[in-house]
Amino acid sequence: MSDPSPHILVVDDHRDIRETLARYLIKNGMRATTAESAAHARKALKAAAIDLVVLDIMMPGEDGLSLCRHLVETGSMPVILLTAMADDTDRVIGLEIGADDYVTKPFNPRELLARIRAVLRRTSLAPKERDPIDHEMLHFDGWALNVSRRELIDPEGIAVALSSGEFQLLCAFLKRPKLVLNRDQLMDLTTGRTPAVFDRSIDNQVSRLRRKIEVDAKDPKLIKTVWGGGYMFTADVKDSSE
Amino acid sequence: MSDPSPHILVVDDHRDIRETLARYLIKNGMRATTAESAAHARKALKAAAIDLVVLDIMMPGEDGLSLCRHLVETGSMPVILLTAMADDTDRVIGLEIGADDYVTKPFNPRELLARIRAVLRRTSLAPKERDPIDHEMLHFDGWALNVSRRELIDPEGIAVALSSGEFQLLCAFLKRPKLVLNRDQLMDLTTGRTPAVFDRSIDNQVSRLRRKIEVDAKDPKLIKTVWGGGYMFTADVKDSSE
DNA sequence: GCCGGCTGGTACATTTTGTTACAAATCCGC
DNA sequence: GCGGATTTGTAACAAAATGTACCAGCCGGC
Repeated sequence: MSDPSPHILVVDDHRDIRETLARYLIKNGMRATTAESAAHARKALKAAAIDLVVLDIMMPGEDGLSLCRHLVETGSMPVILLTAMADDTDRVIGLEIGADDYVTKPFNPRELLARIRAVLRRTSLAPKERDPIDHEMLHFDGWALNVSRRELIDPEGIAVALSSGEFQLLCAFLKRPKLVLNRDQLMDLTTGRTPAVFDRSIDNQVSRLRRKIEVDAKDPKLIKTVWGGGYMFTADVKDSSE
Repeated sequence: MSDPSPHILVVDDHRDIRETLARYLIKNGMRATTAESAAHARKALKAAAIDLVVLDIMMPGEDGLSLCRHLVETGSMPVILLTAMADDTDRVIGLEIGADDYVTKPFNPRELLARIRAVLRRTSLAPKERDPIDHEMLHFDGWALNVSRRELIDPEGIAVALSSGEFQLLCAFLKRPKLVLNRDQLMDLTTGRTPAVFDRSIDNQVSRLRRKIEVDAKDPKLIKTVWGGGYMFTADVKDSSE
């Protein structure tokens, strides 16, 4: 799948589980790092390029759940929960928080491996909003957006000034082309706010952005309106990290 | 959230499981359709806008696994497997095929619901439409519909503006040519709503669409009325990618 | 403070969709 | 074929959603 072998972080306070599992993963072509607590896990996450976290939610000290929540909220780190309990509600809670999967102990290593592969397969297809720190360039219909410089170049090569709101909106569209995004999602992706009941600010931003990138704002070709659904960016987007 | 409520297809040869589950899903704000076999499931997938399939892999006749494989391979339909066996290998196989998740029977409905929501959450914001369906172009009788750009081109090469509703209706027809679709199905495929008792909105949309694509709206050649049955798109549709 | 750009709220025009009403078409039993 | 019941076509209207001009508040730079 991904170019190098995937790097898994195993977080569990039981040493034997940690190490057995790590060995098994390595034997099956993955890289593995272990951590015995949520605190150690945070350090490991800082220090290495982890692709996926296998996390025991029942741990002393900082609860695994809160680490899980943090990982899920901050972004694109897939998480598989380990839970000692066969209790349904516990598992449901994990899923509801947003873990990508969970496995109950005692688990079959082969099954866990399959789940890891499944989650990696899913998330490797996901948009790479990992680190926009690189020189990410997004091209569409002759235009080019330099994400790190926040600079938009029109088909004739002339830079077009974007306000930060317009930039974020365009980014949100370019990372999810050909997908209908409703106003709540767009609001979340651009400002992070939760929209008011009759919030028209997204409509306004769309209108302003259209005026800048559409040939004819009255007959938009790039940002289409989906009546009752939201908006959709229809052009092909090529991602070149040059 | 998603525009209307998500529509789940439940495939299981045990009637009680099917119906209980369907009722539970409906009670929790989803729409549900049931199928008792893989063959029925294929029909339902044609006829309705399904967002996710819950599938029992152990079924007589065509194996659930082969349907699952088909769904996963062809693209954008998330699948959750039901498996009667507590047998690990069986579950691993399901995941390895590429199902998005699985649940072992007997299952807790609340857990399945949480998993359905989790999978939908993941896939609804997934990148673009998966790979191959990218430049989907549908040709009929000289016309061309670019699905990803939501653009209709008439036989002379001139773009014809379609409203969202007209576009969705045309899509529904073009993906199911030569098939009689009743008003309920069309409503589901276009808006996802469940129609009111004397709902004439589909008739109106058909009328509006005919005015745009038929040579003579009084004597429609493309969208035929099936008296007492619904409508049918009669032209040949060629699906060309790009 | 002053200025200028950005942003969201408001208001109103416009577009799209759903509902109603009625005419036309179709079906059915005779 | 005829008459009535049912279904469909569509014009006309009503309701809902969207487009956008305008304005006021905010924030940063000076």
